[in-house]
Amino acid sequence: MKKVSLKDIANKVGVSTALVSYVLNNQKTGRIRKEVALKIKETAKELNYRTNQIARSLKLKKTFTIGLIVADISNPFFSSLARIIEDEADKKNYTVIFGSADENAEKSFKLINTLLDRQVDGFIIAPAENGESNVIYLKEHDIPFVLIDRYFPQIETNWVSLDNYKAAYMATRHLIEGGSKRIGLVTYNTNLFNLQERKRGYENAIGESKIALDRNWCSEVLFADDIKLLVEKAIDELLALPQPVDSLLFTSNTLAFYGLKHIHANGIKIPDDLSIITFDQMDASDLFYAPLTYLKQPIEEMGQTATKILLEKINEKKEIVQINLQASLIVRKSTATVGPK
Amino acid sequence: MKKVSLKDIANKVGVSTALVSYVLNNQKTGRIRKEVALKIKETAKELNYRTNQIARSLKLKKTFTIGLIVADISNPFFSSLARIIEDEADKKNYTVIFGSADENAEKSFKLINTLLDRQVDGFIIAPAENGESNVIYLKEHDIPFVLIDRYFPQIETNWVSLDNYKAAYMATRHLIEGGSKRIGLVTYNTNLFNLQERKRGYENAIGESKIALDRNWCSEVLFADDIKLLVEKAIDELLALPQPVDSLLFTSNTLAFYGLKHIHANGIKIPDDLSIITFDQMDASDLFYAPLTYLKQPIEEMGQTATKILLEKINEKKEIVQINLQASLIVRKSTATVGPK
DNA sequence: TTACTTTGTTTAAACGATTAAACACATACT
DNA sequence: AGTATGTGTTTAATCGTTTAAACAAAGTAA
Repeated sequence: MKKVSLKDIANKVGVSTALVSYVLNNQKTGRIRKEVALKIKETAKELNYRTNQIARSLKLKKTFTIGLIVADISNPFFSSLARIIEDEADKKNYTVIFGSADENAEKSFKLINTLLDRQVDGFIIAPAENGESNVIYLKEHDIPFVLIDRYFPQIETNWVSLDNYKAAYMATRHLIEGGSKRIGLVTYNTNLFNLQERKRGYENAIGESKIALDRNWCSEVLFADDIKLLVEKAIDELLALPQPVDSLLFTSNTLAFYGLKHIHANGIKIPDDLSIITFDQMDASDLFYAPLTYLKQPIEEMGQTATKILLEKINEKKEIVQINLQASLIVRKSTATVGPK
Repeated sequence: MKKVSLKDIANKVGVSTALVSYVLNNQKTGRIRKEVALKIKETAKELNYRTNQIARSLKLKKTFTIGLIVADISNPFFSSLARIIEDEADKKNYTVIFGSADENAEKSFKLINTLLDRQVDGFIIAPAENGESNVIYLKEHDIPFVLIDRYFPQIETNWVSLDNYKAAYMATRHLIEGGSKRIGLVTYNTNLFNLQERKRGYENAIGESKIALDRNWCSEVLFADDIKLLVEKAIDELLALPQPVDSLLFTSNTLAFYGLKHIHANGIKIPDDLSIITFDQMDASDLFYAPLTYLKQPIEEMGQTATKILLEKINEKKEIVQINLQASLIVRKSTATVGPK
């Protein structure tokens, strides 16, 4: 079945393609004879005409397409984000092309170029560690984009992220107020700013309290393939301290996942032996015997805001927009709520 | 920074755009003077030329883009699939555009049309319930596509799915061999063929055994918003039978998720009080106190195969391909392995 | 010398849409 | 009558590639 073009309609009705285009795009409405317009619309429907967006894009130099680059589309956090972004884009008649960058700045750069070849109008990107050059490249080439979830504080650009400092601060305060005396942190050894901020929030909350921060409480594991083992080792060490920690803050759901598994395997009771707070909800945590207290990210708002901002950028708005959304602390059963231990 | 076109290179080198095109596409290699070719390549690099795929697509009537339509990109099963498909497509220089159809055949149809406007070369689709018309539409219009995960047995078309019958049969046999006498099934009330097959596998495995199938053991919950409550009700009923079930087979990870939560909340011991098998691994299940026995789908193979088949279709191969992959039963701790109860 | 090949390059149409500008009439105004 | 204004439609260029066909110059063969 051959594809129907403007020309086919024009021929059938006996007018020029220009007129057909005007009618179907509702332009020059005042000038066009009503009967002709009607006839054109009818014929378009009859022939099941659908505009060729490729041709349209070429002429308009705009594809109504946005590129989404995340670390890993199969990570629930990013796939939820993808879903929300797709929904929001669809509402504005934009389409989403995506790629997974594997937390790898080089792969991310390759993807950016692939999508640029396809003339995407702009990007939403969750940059990888050391992805500064990617961001600078986009900036230099004046390509509209918004960073999401992560950003580089030294680069002036648009982003929508979480107030990670405050989130971690809030969580740590909650532990302190619940009576914790020795609070462990399990985080990644990375220079990703959002994780640095989480660490800073944790440290400052302790610093402002009566507790003296012990450097041994902060355990940083490498981004690596054997992450499971590294997390287990980290937890073993935290619990083998002369004065073992009595609570733990995990800065990511993956870390928490392996951590909890290990904690559980060792018969440690939550929150009696150990209080727990995690970043991001894990589906798992509901299944776990003690529903976890966690920091909830406003994923929906994040995705929608980023999409909205990007579309504004694409439409020539120039000011830089930087938005830190607030996490909410959802208190459940993994943190003691009263008294010292 | 303006975009560089073939013409810019042609002007700079002092040749025609045709020659530039031939050189950059490695065509007519025998005919072109080596120095000129080199000069063109150098200039292209120097100007940081990147081909405009939109223009190329228009001319070639091929976009090297595939449309992926799944029920919900934020469901881990589908996002893993998306990830694998994107990887595989990228290897072949294809790009993936996606949409989430919300298990809704109408939304799916709308998405198909949006992506067709964008001239995708073909589709990979996990069709929604009652999505037959979508499939027929694609067939009638000779648009290359492959169904994934689900298909409609009465429609002759390409698909890559799971041998759901055998998977459920295998799981049920395992329960029987482990000594289960009253095996419950928690599934959706749907006419989706893959779930029908799972039910059939369950029924036949029991039919072939010494156990007399009790219709009350099969609990079908509606696809609905309050699925959590429906699952809880279903489980309560199965356990409140005069002769309560001693094992449960869940036909989806979502059902299992809510089911297990409820089972756990009620202090039921697995596998002592109840044996459990689920379809699809849940991250959660590792966290759960008894690692679950489950049916593992070969997601990677499924995604790669579907992509490969689609690309063959796009390249004019006409035979219909239908592939049922085999699940593997991963036996862990949620099923008793010996003796009657 | 004439005719044919080979080599290297350009010309020009095409893909399917958009849109400024031109055109042809009809009507209105002085 | 002559000019301006309005109405309805077409013309033709353009977006950035690709590619068959044409072309020009040089080499080869008779």
